[in-house]
Amino acid sequence: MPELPEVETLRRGLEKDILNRQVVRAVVTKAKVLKEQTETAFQERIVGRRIERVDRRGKYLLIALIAERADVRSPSTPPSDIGQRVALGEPRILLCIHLKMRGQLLLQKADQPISPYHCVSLLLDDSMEVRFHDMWMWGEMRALTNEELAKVPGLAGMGAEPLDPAWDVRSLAPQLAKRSGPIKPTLMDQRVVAGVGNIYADEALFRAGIHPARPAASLTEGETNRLTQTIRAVLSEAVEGGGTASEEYVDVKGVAGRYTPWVYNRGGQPCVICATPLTRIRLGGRGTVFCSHCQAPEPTVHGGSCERRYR
DNA sequence: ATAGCGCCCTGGTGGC
DNA sequence: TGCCACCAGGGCGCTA
Repeated sequence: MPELPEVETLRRGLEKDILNRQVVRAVVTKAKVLKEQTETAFQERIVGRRIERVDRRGKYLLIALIAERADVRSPSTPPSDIGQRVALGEPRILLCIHLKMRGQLLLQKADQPISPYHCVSLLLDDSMEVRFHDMWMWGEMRALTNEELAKVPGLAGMGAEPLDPAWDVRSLAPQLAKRSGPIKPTLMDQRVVAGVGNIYADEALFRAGIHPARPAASLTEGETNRLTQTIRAVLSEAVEGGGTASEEYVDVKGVAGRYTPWVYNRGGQPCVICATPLTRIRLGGRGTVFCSHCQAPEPTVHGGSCERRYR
């Protein structure tokens, strides 16, 4: 499940190779990922444009496409509907991509074989293709104007970027104070902090010595401080490692991540700190793994019963 | 306003 | 061996 570190790794991989390239063709094999957008509208909005930037917001990947000057002044074929006319006249179109659970973005040569999970390809002017794959068909890829992008529900109310140097406990603490639900699902709420999903919520809570079922508002000042630090630490380490090692995630070159989780997906295995078998429960409908010894159900002054280090 | 749940979708797995 | 029920899960939208 691509979360912030995985999407950031994809962003860096794309940025290295596709900046200033022109999109010469867009092939859609599974229009479902375009959501409400038609295949034709999608193609008309992106073909002929150049890739200006590759950005990330939370788990969203945003690729800015800029029109050639001539394209802005006079679209070759006058579009029938007003929305389309406005879009073609836009200097900038944002390719808004969310990979959800199983989506993948790959940068491959145009002559490489197509996967059965292929949904969309963007052929670039250097014969490389940006390919969107999704086994579960949950992912989304849309070509939007700036105005439309601002209305995307998930993006509109999204919380702060945890790797932004300005993000600190003063951003997190007020969010937690007004929540009575368990801390784990609260951390995964994209309005509280952007980009944290199941993997890194489990990891950050383990490193902070906080039980995942603790009511968010019950965290002490010290615990919230620790959690702020461990969220940033675990995300940074995972970005450095090119994402989490898992069966479903690879970067744009098809390379697996190298970050190895301490608790995520390790239910029943020994805790890396105290060797207690890790506990697996369901929280907010999600699989959750924690150490019953290191992560006490009550507030703790230090890092739980175990000594731990974080940067 | 917020918490909880069903839904979307498909491959893999365990039970019979 | 074959079939099927069931599970995994991010985020949206509905309900209470």
